[in-house]
Amino acid sequence: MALLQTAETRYSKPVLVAVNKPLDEDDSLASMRQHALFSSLTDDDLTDLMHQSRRLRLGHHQLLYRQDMPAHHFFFVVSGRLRLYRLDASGIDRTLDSIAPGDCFAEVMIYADPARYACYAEALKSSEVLMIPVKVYQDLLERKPEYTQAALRHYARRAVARFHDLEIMTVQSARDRLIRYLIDLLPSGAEQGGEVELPLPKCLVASRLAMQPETFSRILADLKSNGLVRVNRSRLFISDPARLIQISQ
Amino acid sequence: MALLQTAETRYSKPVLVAVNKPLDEDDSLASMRQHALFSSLTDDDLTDLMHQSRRLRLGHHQLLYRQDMPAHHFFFVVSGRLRLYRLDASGIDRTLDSIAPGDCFAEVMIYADPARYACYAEALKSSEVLMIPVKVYQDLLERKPEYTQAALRHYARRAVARFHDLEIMTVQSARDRLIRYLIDLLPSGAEQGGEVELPLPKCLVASRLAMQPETFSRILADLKSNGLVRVNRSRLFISDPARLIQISQ
DNA sequence: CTGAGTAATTGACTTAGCTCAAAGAAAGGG
DNA sequence: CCCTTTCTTTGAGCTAAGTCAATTACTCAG
Repeated sequence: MALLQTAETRYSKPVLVAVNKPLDEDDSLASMRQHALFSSLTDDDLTDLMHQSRRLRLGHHQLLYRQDMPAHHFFFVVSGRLRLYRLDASGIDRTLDSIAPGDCFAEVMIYADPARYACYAEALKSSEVLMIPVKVYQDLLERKPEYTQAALRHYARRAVARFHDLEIMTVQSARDRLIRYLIDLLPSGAEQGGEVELPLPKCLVASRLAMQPETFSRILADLKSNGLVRVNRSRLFISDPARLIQISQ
Repeated sequence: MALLQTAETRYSKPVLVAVNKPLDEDDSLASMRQHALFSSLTDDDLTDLMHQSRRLRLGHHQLLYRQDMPAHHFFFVVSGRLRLYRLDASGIDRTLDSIAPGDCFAEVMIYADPARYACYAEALKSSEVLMIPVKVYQDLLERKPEYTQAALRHYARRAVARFHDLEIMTVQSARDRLIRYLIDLLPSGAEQGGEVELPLPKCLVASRLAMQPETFSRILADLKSNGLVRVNRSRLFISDPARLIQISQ
């Protein structure tokens, strides 16, 4: 709880807890409890899993793993923010996902064969992750098969989310991709308008949406001038989502 | 076996078995055995699952389900070919996946909540699918928890595949997306060149890759004139994959 | 085999979005 | 708090890819 608040408010207003107070285990435990993969675990199993994992502090832009590296761990984000990206021969960097506190990533490696990371992972700001050995989690599932149900539900949800991401990317115009991306960020139930926080710096959102930062900037400026969004740093206020959807056809 | 051959050769040369010979259960069983979701099932469980499912014949361009319809079944393709697509407000049709005999689709619905199909599904040619009630499979997993391991592996693999699809779509140029798509179709181990069959008509591959059919045609013509691919209907021969990758940067 | 309907190609033109360049604004480290 | 670095925005020009239109080639049903 307190944990999430420190992370979330890092860029808005001073936090109530002491700065850099080491986040204790109880915080992480509570945060892991919320995650579908761990919510059904007994306290003992969860504590045990945590004790067999390593806690890692990452600095701004610090690399966590490289594409194609053998994958012996998956990760849970305690605080901060990370991004997943790929690099191709020409060194072009394409952002594929951003990870917030409370999320797991590379958890697909539990079942991958061969177990190699499919992309790079780096911290976008100073972050803390829990590094869970794949083997430990596998053993846990073997010992307690009842936990697999939760894992199945998690993987199914992830597959649906990726399918949806793919759907956005089959939209041809850069403008329409951006609009759909924004609509997806809106919390459900905000049909009458709402605020959205970009999970990545604008230039990386652009990369995620297969467009140039300049194009992103111009499209946003255009939406702004048409009164469709109000922009404040990385916070966007969308007053009329329905109109935005309509414009994107 | 014979089953797959009839489907595969439908458009190439006359088949050896009698035309439209009703494909018997044993064929479907053998074909399902190959699939990760069913390979670990006992004969009895698999037969039972099949008996509780309905076999459906679909004609050319026949719709199987609509986006947002309540999902009570998932599907196994016995013969033919299907595609998954979405339709937006303006009626633009965006192809997201093609499904071959031996594949499952909408199987994510087993864990979805709410269980609604995320896209349309239609037959690309006359096809046969097995319609498996979600409830029946859920009950099976509940009765035999040991089957969940296979399901987990399947979902993890699917998530990786979707991640990879997404990766292709973050490539900006239409030419490079097409090249990567072709490389992915190449059977692994064909680094020295090989033949690829487009799983969809060219205009739908174009839609899948977020480009116009005209653009697809021009890019392919260009690759052809540079001696990078030889084109024969929907069969492409790629002589030097390494050079193709290099060109795509 | 024939004809209708769909898919694929090609050309001419237009435009969205990329590139390069340069200035201005934020963010993070010391 | 200041300084450096990284983001972001804006402009100008260019190119890839979209649109429209017309032709040709396939596919399938009768």
